[in-house]
Amino acid sequence: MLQQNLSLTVDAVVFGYDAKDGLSVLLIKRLYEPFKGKWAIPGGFLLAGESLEQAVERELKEETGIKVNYLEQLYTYGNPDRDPRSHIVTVAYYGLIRRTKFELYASTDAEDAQWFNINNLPKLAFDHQTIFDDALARLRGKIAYEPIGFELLDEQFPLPDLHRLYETLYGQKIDRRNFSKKILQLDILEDLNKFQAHEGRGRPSKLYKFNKAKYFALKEKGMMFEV
Amino acid sequence: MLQQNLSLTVDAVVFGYDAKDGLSVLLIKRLYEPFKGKWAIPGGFLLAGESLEQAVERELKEETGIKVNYLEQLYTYGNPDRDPRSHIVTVAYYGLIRRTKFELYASTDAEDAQWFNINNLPKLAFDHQTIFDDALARLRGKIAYEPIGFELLDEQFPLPDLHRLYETLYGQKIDRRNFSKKILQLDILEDLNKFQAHEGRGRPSKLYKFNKAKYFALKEKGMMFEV
DNA sequence: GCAAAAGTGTTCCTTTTACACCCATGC
DNA sequence: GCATGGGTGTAAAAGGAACACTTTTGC
Repeated sequence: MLQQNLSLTVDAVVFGYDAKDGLSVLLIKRLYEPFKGKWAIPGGFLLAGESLEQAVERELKEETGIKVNYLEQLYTYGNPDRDPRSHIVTVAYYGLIRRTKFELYASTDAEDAQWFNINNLPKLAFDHQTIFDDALARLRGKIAYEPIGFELLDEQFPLPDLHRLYETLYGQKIDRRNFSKKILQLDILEDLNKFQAHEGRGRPSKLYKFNKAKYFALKEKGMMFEV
Repeated sequence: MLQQNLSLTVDAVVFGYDAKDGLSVLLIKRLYEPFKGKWAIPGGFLLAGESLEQAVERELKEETGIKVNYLEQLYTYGNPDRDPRSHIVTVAYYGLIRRTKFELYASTDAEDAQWFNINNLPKLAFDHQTIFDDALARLRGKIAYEPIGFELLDEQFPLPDLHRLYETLYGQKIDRRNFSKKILQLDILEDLNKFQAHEGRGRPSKLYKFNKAKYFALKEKGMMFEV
């Protein structure tokens, strides 16, 4: 085995969504060199005997205290000079989380952990800007044919929230009425017959819940989710 | 850095297509333990200072003598017990090649190298069956919205060949007339005003060539390739 | 009552699907 | 001439886009 000085890390681009803040990413301020004091995507070295997903979840816990509710492998970056220390290959993941559910805390391995709106990121360490760009592109593409958007919203959510999420992700207006027609006719949302507590003017919106079982049943039958 | 005993390999699922043999995969017979004498996907250890793609291309050259004309990263498999030797993480790729273009030869690192029809694979070493399944699923999905199918055909090809390729990949009949309409109206094929040398009965088919420049121009304008 | 936000329905147009006919070759 | 495979067109059906009206709330 001729390989030398090779290390393997995992990194995770974690997206969070919030009705007022829009789509955000979780970043940490690095506590150690290289790029000490710079913002970066959370991540760290894979331990022996640990699966990649375990490593991601462990690092997220250690560095930010959160637990994502969706996690998917994104891409593996292996350019020999992407890390100034040595040849370090990283397996990048992206995750989704309900922002309302967790409080951030910066812990042992990071000076600080914070949400940043995706349109207002600081300069990132390593090749993390590339990783972020890839993650966002993947999320945009994936949300059109897999119902992962729900993972960013509260368990009970009004349709307009989902609508706003899609408009944010696509960066363009989507007709409100066509959107709800399309979503509702998929028959994967459960009408909770409840209304959202008023938070402004206008008619209160109905609350829905994503019905996972129904979705998988339809998927088995070959029905496609498509927004 | 607490990691220990971690190694990194690359593997490649190489697809080849042939009008009579259908869709095939390139496998090698392993020369060394573990799984000595068993069939496996070509691959091997990443060398220090080498990019992942370089490693894949080097291994393919060494083990089978071929050079793919399309290569894309598939997924990284990191389950700690996927290799009996130790914790070995592998970055898998899939590649496409024009079978008519290369002659296989088994070289230093493999006892034998051979094409296998995708419906008739031998039992594979390691978790290579999973990797193959994932690669096939990815190819099926990708061919619908990226014109990578051309990479499997001769540079000059008749439409019926492309049609057969899509039918093979989707595993179902596609209306011949609707298919050519859809492809031709994308305006990415160049009509060569030549006809295929006869190879049976029936009217000879026109030869076309994929026009990469035209495709990228359309893509820039936001036009989507969709079959 | 008015503005703002949400729910529902209808029409038009584009795209997809299904299907029929003609053409060029080998035997 | 007939069977085989390839090229082209057209009509019906489905899906998506555009758009209007009504309902419920806060002020």
